[in-house]
Amino acid sequence: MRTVGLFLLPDARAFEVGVAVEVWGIDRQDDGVPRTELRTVGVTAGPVPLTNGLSALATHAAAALLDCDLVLVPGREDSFAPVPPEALDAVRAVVAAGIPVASLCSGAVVLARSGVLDGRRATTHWRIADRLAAEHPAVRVEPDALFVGDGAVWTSAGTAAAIDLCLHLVRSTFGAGVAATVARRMVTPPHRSGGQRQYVETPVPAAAGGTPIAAVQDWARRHLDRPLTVAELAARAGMSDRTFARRFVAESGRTPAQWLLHERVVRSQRLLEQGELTVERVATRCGFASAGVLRTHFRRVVGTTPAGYQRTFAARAQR
DNA sequence: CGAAACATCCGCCACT
DNA sequence: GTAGTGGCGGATGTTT
Repeated sequence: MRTVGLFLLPDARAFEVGVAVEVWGIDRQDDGVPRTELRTVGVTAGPVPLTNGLSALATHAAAALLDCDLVLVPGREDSFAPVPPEALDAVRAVVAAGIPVASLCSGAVVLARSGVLDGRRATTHWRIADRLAAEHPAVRVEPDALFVGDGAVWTSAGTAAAIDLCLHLVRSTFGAGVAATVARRMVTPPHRSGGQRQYVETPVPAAAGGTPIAAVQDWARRHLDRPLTVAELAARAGMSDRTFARRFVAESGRTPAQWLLHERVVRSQRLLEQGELTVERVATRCGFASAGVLRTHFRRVVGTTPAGYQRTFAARAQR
């Protein structure tokens, strides 16, 4: 079993602590997600105050970080508050032991002060990126990144980027399928789309473009209205069915047919929202052989019927 | 709704 | 030895 150490310093931000708990601390074995132990670690064992009057109980002292497979360092209320020297020692020891460490939000300040970011690329919340760079000239701060990995040292940008990084770490540990499951259970996208760039030193988190799989996905999205088979997509990608299916799952977390189905349903949602086409015509436009087939899949993915969904949007447009 | 036809998925294994 | 590939066949899911 994998052990994840959540390193709690006084006034750690409750949100990032919560993200760690949500991603690593919940038993989802019923959905095929391997069990992980989330270990709460303080400089010493005992209660640790968090933000907003909340508090946590550190079950372990800092030395226990060395038995972990991954160490998370949440940001603190006052990003630049002094860090206990023992905490800095602990961080150095973790990195020296080759254990991956990931800071969330302003947790990067803790890593920077310990020196483990020297010479490495890193990011943090945009509001403190300048000061971090000024105080630690040896750190290569990348203020636009959602998260950055350099070797086994990871840093993430503000607040919600903690989710993106944690899901990425799940992906690189257990595979895209597990990450997609965790994301689905959290009702969040498996990786954030659009806008923000995601700089990653090593394995790129999929669909980031450039791969043959991503190219085929682009093509398929432009031809959703016609019947497509997995074999046809594989041929287009220039690989055997087997290899295509395997790489597809590794990159996107879905099997080709499941992905296609999902894309078709998403497309149908967009068309239904416009309210100009009948359900029958929407089905045809999205590559469903009949309105009945659309209804089946729409219900499974969206949880309601196409006509009902269309009505909801029509009513909303009235207001 | 159920049955038959069809497509997809995935473990296994040989091969490079 | 390790990593990636791709063929095969039975289980599973989808379409008609």
